[in-house]
Amino acid sequence: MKKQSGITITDIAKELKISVATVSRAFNNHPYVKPELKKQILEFAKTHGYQPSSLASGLRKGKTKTIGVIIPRNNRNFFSNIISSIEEVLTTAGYNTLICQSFESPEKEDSNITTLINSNVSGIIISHCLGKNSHKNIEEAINKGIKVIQFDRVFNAPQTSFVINDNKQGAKEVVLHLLKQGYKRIAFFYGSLTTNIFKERQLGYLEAHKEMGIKPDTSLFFKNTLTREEGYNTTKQIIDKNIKFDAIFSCGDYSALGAYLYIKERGLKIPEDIGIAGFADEPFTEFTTPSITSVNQNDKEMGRLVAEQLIREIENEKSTQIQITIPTIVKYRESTQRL
Amino acid sequence: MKKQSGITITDIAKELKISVATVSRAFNNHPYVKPELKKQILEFAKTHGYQPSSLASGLRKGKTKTIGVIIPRNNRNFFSNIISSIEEVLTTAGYNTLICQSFESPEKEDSNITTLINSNVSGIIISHCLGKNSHKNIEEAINKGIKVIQFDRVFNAPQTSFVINDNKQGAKEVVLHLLKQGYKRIAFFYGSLTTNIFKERQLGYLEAHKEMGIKPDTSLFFKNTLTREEGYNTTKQIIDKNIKFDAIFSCGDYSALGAYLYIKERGLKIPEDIGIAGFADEPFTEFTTPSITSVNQNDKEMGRLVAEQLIREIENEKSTQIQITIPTIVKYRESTQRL
DNA sequence: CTGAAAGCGCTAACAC
DNA sequence: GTGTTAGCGCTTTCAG
Repeated sequence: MKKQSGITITDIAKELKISVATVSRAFNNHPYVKPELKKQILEFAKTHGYQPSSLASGLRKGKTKTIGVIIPRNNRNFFSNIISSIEEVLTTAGYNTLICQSFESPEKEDSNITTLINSNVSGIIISHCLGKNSHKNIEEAINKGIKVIQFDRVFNAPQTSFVINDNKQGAKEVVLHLLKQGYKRIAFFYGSLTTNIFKERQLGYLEAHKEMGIKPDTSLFFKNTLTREEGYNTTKQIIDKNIKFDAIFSCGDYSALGAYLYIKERGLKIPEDIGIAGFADEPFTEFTTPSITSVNQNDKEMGRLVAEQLIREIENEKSTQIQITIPTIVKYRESTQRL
Repeated sequence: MKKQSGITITDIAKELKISVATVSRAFNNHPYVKPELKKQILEFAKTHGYQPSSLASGLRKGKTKTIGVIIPRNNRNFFSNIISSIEEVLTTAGYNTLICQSFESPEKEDSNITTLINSNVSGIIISHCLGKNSHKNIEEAINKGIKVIQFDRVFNAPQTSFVINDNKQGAKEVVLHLLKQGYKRIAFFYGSLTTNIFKERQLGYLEAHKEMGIKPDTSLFFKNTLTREEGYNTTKQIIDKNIKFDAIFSCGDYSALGAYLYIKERGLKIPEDIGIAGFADEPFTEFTTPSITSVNQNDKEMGRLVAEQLIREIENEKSTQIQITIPTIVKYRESTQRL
């Protein structure tokens, strides 16, 4: 099985009776190439359909024009939006986008990183899976000269730039809103406090209570309640157990949806009996009845910023690491308006 | 800026006082390597963190373990699901996934293909943008030995395997259902008949009418009505113009949503006054009030099949090209139930 | 400004 | 079974 690899730099050199070095220089707009010669080379290349081999140049330079992106999963509105804008920015800047999903498995995430290192990517954009606690791999990547940037779910440990949402502020605003609507006992659905986003949202929850002079009841904190199913079941359990609560603030829209479904099924009224607020602003939250209050994370903007910053760090030796926090926007909807 | 490229095959050979060829053979489980030696090499590699350079082997073999995937955009439920399952299958099989979005621009799609060719991908998975009509690039890729497989939006021209939905059947079932519900004048919202999926869905529309002995009115066919905004505006226009119709079958859920929003805004009743059905089974269709009938495309399955078939063709010289049609599943919801 | 030449890390004849 | 060696296509000193 042969591969007609197409015309190469050597072919051009031979044809034009010049050296490969000159041809190479012409393509890399190296300063010292006589303009006419350069023009001639470029023209020849164009008419003959020359395509540079990124493998060869990558091997030679020890660096490629490709970036790896690692996310928990692509079929979540938040992440697919992010990937979409990351890819757009990277392509425009001449980079390829290698995509990897960890499926919330630390082992998969590790092997993804290894794969990316072997592929000689020049940068890695990552949002960690839940339960990740080692960053040996990330450090290895950094040591090999790969620029790493984190977003959304980040660690402080390996020193990298990152882009996150103002989770605390978003959560605080929502919970404040709930409290002002007269809800007094707000259940908090989250993933795990080892992950920054949940920790920060919890802080927002607590701050809102403090600001309103209301003592939060930590027995209303429910861990590992992020999926639709978990939201449904947890809501069922707390109602069945007769635990007193009058609202739910969930760190994810899918579990908020699960709660919504169970509450309706049970014949209770939203927002009158129970208020519901989620996080992520998944498209469906706008169309349920009642529509569900949620926190928009400015996905596209986040993707753009993270990609741009990474490129900056790759192309600019003296660029410094930065931490960007993007404001969240609370979408106030019917599920929390009972006044 | 140096790159500590890590330990290489040569280092191992030197250290173990054997030749690089043997080391290479050991890693590629070439038959003729003495088991003990092989074990020794693998062990050494492991403890010293050897990582093979995919660039080098790719350059040498003229082929890499990466696959390019081109889609219109990633932030559509259908495509993000597909990408998610494609990436899962490819990673498991040891391939990397390079993702490119055409954003419905033929030029971007072309340049994506070129990029993928330059990256020496061994395969391309593609769903074309609207309005694409040349396939010169695809043919070029095929000529260079790159396996190409199409899905969803496909061409017949360059002979490749493809995986599509049974669009005609899905559309036929929905329209049949509408007609049986007593709707008589069904508006048809679509993209362009040069794209297979719309053509096929139109055929389904027509067959359903034929089967019911009802003559379709082609003045109810509205082109380029796929976005939420277009769906909204088109619905407004046909109502304003007093065009008689009592149902809408849209090739996309977003335009169905636009129609839904306008109709509700106008104070008309769904499904009593106007029935609505969409295509794609976007998550929100389940939660609107009334919920919107739509056609599920079995996204994950499609992604899996397309990736598996591509791998088969890459790894198996004698594998033949095939066309797979996946059944669609109509999700009957409230927006079309008026009996 | 241009050319010659030395590899980047790996694979695959070809010898032994 | 194992070693030698010639590149894959490109970049980059080092000489002119």
